[in-house]
Amino acid sequence: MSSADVPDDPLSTFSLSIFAINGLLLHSGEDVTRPLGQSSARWQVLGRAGYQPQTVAQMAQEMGHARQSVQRIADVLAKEGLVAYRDNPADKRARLVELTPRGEKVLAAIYARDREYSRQLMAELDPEQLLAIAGALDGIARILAAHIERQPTRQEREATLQEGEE
Amino acid sequence: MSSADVPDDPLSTFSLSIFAINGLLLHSGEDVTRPLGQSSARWQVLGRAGYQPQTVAQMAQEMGHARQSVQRIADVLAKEGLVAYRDNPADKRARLVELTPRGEKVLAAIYARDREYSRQLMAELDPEQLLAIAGALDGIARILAAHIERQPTRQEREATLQEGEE
DNA sequence: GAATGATTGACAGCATGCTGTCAATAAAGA
DNA sequence: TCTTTATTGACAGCATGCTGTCAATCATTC
Repeated sequence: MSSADVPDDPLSTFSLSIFAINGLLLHSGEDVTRPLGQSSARWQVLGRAGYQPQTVAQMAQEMGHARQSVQRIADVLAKEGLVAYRDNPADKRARLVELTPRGEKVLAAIYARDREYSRQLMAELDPEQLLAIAGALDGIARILAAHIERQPTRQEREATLQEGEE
Repeated sequence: MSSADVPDDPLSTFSLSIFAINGLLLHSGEDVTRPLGQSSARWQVLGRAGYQPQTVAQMAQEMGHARQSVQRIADVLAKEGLVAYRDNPADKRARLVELTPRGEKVLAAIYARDREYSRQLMAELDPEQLLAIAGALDGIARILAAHIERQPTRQEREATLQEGEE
């Protein structure tokens, strides 16, 4: 009944608050996409394809996910006719994922819902505070990352991606 | 190549920083438990059982997860001999999950690793800042939660749990 | 005590992430 | 050119979360 087993040191308190917010943000992403028969994961892939047709491997790198995870989503989206694989003249293996007209419609609908959702939220949130927290979290993230004894994952082995380059 | 498709409004920036930290925290949890053949999910269950033998349903409520998710973990732990189901005189259906001696050893080892990990981290982190962020996040979480048009999930239907009561 | 509703675990199945392995293709170097 | 290495997608399998349905059990009410 009691909560005596809940740790209460600053790091644990911080972690729990992050987990809670993370869950809520994921949930809101689902709220935005679910009514359209989609999900956050599909949204990401649709968004990338909509921004610019690109290969599954490219998407995975930029999203920071395993190639295969993205591949699976993309395959499902293709089967549902929201994206299509187009032959890539530059690489016969790696076809380009592009939106179909239906995919474009769905993505536009998602964006519309997202903007509305965001608008409602921002009516109660302080942009400055959000940015301040994001900045602080970035600093903490760097420290955390440095401490993670990284037995490099497959993904990191595959592509020691240095993002942020033009 | 470019990152023009990455949204840059305050809410998105904030969300991305949360996702990043969340991933790092999960990763560090795995770092703590992996060498012991465990995982964060198992750690949670072991910790609850170690705090006090209780039923799967109780754990799930307190953890905020679905009953079945916890059940699966507990079953695996039982099969591995880290926890055991003990008959519950108060309810013939709901047996109590308790640590076995082996489970106690593993949990103690996890705690030891965690304390060391924490100690190293806190050498570079500011406890006050962590608590300040956690406090701010709690406020944001409340706003977010209020906006989540909750078509109540099964879990919420099952138990409209009001936590925080002694 | 008997009926009714809630809780619990078992079973089955889905979604999203991960990993490893393999063959085909591309790219780089001798 | 030929050989070696890296990349890519396909296939297979695991972990952790979710959901729905069902029978057994408990708790409540009449």
